Amino acid sequence: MDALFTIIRQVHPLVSDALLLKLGQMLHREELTRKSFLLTAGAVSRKMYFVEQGLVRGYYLKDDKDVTTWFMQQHDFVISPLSFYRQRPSFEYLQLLEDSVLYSVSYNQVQELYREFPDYNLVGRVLTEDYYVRSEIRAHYLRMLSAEERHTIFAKNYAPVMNRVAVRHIASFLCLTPETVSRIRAKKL
Amino acid sequence: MDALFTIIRQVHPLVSDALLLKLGQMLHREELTRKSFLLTAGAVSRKMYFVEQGLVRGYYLKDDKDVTTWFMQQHDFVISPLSFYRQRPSFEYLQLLEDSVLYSVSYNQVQELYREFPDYNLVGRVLTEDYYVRSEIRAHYLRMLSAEERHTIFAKNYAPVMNRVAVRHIASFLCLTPETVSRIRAKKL
DNA sequence: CGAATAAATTGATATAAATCAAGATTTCAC
DNA sequence: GTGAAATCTTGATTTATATCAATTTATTCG
Repeated sequence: MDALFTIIRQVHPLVSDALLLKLGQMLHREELTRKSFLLTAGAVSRKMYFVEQGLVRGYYLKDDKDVTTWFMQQHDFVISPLSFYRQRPSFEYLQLLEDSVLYSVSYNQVQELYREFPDYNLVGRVLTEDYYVRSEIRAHYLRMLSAEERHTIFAKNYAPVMNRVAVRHIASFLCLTPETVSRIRAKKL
Repeated sequence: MDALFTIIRQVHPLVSDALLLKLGQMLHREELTRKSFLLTAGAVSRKMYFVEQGLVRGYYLKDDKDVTTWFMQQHDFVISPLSFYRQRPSFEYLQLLEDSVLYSVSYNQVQELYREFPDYNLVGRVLTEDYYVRSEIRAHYLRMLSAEERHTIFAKNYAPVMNRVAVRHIASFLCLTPETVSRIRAKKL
C-alpha cells in the first residue's frame, strides 16, 4: 500500500492525510492466483486495481483468438478504460499472468473520493493523463512500425515482462502470430 | 465560446462563475486557414485548442508518407497528448483540413487554472477520461478489424467527416493505402 | 516422476494488402 | 476559365505475414 501512497504523493504532494486515510480504509487487498480474471467481456468493470506485485494482461477476443492490448506490472493501475470510465459492458478481458497481490477500490468508492475530496481529482487527472499517453504510445508503435521493429521496441521497453510471458502473448500484443515472432527471434540469433 | 462553456457545465454543473470568467479571459480566438499547422513534429505542444468550427487532422510521418491518427471536429478539444501532457517534442503534426475557428489556451494557463480553481481538475479529469476512451476505441478498431471492416466502421462513425476529407487521409487513418480504399469503395457500389 | 497436454518452432503454401505503373478525374492557381 | 498539379482509380506484380501442417520442446498435474 506504501507504493500506492508514494505515487499519489508524487503526483500531489499536498494531498491531505484524511484522504489517504479514507483511501486506505477503502482499499481491499486481494491475493489472486495466475489465470484469475479481473474482468471478463460482457461484464461492467466495477473495480480499479493497483498491482502491488504480479502481472496482468488485457486482451480482446477476435474470432477464437485473443489479441493482447497491454501488460501491467508492479505499481501500475489496472482498469479497462472504456468499461470502467463509462460503466459499460467490457470488450476486454483482464487476466493475471502470475499469482499477484492487488489492491482494489470500487467505481463507487472512487466517485465518493472525488466528491468528498476534490483534491483527489488532481490525482485522478494526472494519472489518467499518464495512462492515456502510454496508450497513445502503444497505438503509435502499432501504426508506425513493422513487425520486426515492434518486436525490437517491445524487447527494449518491456524487458522485465519479456521473459515472464508466453511467446503467444507477446505475439498477440505485437499483432502478430506466434510463428512470426518465432521466426523474428530465430533470425536475431 | 458558448459551446465550450456548455461542455464544461455538462461535466461539472457547479463550476464557479469566477472560473468561467477567468477561462473566458484566457481563451484566444484564432481564425486559421486550411493547411495551417497547430503543431509540427519536433516542437513542444504549448496550446490546447477547442474547435469552434472546422476540422483538424493529427498525423505522424512514416518515412515520407503520413499516417493519420485522428480527426477532430466541431466542439472537440485538440492536443497532441504526449507532447502536451509531458511537454516533450511532438511526434505528431496537427493540421487544419478546413478553414477553422479555434479557441486556444496555453499549457501554462491551463496549469494556472488547475492551481487557482481546484474544481477545474474535475473537468480536466472527466474530459481526459473521455478522450482516452475515444483513443482506446480507435486503437481497438485498428487491432481487431480487417481493412474492409475498418472502412465500414469509419463510414458509419465518421459520417460527417467522410465527405470532407481526402481519400488518402481516410486511407492513412485506416492504416491502408489510397489504392486499397479505392478498391473497397468500388466493391461496395 | 512421467504421461498427457500445451506451447514453441520450423517448413511449405496462401493471401491480404502494398507497391509500381498508367490513365482518368478533380482541384487549384494564375 | 484554362492549364498545371494533385488526387483518385484501375490493373499487374510483389511482399510481408498468416495459415496450415508436422515436429520438437516445455509445462502441468495426477
